[in-house]
Amino acid sequence: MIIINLDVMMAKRKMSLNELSEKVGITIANLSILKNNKAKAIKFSTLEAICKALDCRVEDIIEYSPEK
Amino acid sequence: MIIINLDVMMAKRKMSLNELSEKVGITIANLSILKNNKAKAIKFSTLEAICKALDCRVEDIIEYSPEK
DNA sequence: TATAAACTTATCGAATTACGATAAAAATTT
DNA sequence: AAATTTTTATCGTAATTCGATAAGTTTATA
Repeated sequence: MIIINLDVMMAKRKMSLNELSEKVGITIANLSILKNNKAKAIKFSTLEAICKALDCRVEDIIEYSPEK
Repeated sequence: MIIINLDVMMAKRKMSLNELSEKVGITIANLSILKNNKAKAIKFSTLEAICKALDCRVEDIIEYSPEK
């Protein structure tokens, strides 16, 4: 199972969904969907924008959990 | 820039594109596109299948390079 | 060197999905 | 209680994956 976890980095950067959505350039609604593992895919442009906004690596955000 | 790098893990597992495509469940052609950074997005189901087939983590395959 | 195998690139169409815009509901914070 | 933040939902459009297929290119091998 692929798990999206934005919470940790958002907390670390003290960034709200609103602020992140502005930096990333997608709506709060869609970012929320992604954040809550409701998305089924991601554009690399979006992934890049998130990594940039949160100043983090891909693995800080996306994890593969073999058990699930 | 988001960079896909399947080569290292494929070499480690001694796995050809043909074999990987069978395990992942997508055509060689489309896997080749992904492998050569021609894809613009990825389904989490595909990412999961690749991680499973190569027995590796997301970061072994996808990297965010801030410089580029 | 010739042949085979592996890989890349291209095209078409169908299905899926992201994503915007928007609104309303729910949860959280103040 | 009120304000703020987040979640959920719907609709429509644009973008993208992916299969199927074929042809070209590169690499390995006999």
